[in-house]
Amino acid sequence: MTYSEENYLKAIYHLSLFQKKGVNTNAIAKMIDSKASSVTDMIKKLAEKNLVKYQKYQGVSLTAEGLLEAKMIVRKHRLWEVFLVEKLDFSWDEVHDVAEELEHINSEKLINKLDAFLGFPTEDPHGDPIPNAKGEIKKMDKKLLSELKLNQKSICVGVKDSSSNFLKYLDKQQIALGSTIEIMEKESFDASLIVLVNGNEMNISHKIASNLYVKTV
Amino acid sequence: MTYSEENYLKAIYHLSLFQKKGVNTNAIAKMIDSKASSVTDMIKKLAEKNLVKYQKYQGVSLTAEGLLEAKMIVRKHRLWEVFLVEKLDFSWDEVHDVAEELEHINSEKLINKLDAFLGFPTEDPHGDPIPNAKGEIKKMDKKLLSELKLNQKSICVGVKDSSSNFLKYLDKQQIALGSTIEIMEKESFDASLIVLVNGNEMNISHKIASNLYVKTV
DNA sequence: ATATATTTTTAGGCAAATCTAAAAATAATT
DNA sequence: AATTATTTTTAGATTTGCCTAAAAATATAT
Repeated sequence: MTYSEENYLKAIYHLSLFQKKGVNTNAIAKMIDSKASSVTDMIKKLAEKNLVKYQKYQGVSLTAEGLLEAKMIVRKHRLWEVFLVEKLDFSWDEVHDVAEELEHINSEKLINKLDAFLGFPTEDPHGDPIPNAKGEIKKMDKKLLSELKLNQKSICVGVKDSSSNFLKYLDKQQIALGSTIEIMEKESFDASLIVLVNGNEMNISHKIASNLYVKTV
Repeated sequence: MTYSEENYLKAIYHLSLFQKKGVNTNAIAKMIDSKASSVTDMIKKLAEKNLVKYQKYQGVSLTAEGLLEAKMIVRKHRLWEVFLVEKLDFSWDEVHDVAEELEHINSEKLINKLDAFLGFPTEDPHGDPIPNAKGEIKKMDKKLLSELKLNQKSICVGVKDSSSNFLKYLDKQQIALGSTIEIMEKESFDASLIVLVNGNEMNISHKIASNLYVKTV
């Protein structure tokens, strides 16, 4: 598989997690940062290789084979992210671009040895699950902080938006994976929250709250 | 720089270590496993980017800029090899192909952090020198085992041929980097040697002896 | 239900990296 | 020095992945 094919599979995979129907050509184009016509071309190629199911004008979905391939790319991406953070002291906002390259390195032996070296982690530095060697994903029940009720106590377990910008904001506010978050007040006007983060009171906008995953305790 | 451009620079670099004149088009083609006409095309591209100096029919040589780029690729290749062997338990005959992919990952931060993580090694698992971040290479005085005189004592410090085949042969004979090698006899008929490797007597063909680097003690 | 807007596909092209086959330059031989 | 052999370059194609612009299909709105 080429670099480009892998990126398409990954994009389709990520999009299909939200959209239960076929994934739109345009959505893929936006994610890959290319044009709809290019997407159509590539989709045909992937369909011929039996990696996606494709009906003209009806969007695409991954075949079992395509799904496994996509998961393996995600697996590699997230394992490399763990490596960068745990072993090479990268911060969680610096790992994405490098992992985008590393995910295409093609060696089962490498990735399984790396997995073992890291102690078979189940989550990446942003709290996203890491598929195991069989493609199985341990699904965890997390919800958005914005969905919590008043006075609910929770622990931060992930981020929905993992852009460098957002992650740096969290660093500044000293919100990290594992932080305890308790909702003290909800402002109905703008849906902002007053919360205790590790015991410290702070104000959190709705936009922030709807990009933070927590598990209730 | 593209993947392909990097591979050409690396090939020219390796060939120029032996050939002091311009590097031949055909030699590059053989190393890259492509055709002379393809090489000519690429050389023109590299010359326009000021990475090589090129005169029609006279071969190519690296510019200062091209040389540094080439060394950085070699640096990455060899650091990854160290990582694979030291951290992921690869054997020295398994690392080459994976390192060929990893060497193209493009992040200065990554490679310098990796370097530090590995303890700033100066040699790869085959005894080849690792350029530092500035491109400097610690040159060591090693010679081929085949060049040694009778009764000379030495330590194995590297291999000239690092093909999997040869490395596996060395494993089988229990010859490794660091092994002591003393020449007991030289057979003039076929230039084979009788040597003591870590005290054990064995017979070594000329072909083997001329692919093993040693330093005398 | 028809008209309008949006999405998707097709058609035709372009750039990168490769190839084959032929031509040109250089090297080797008699 | 002239001929032959080898190496290198050019010319013209091919493949992959992408593009723009136009056409076709689907979705939305009046």
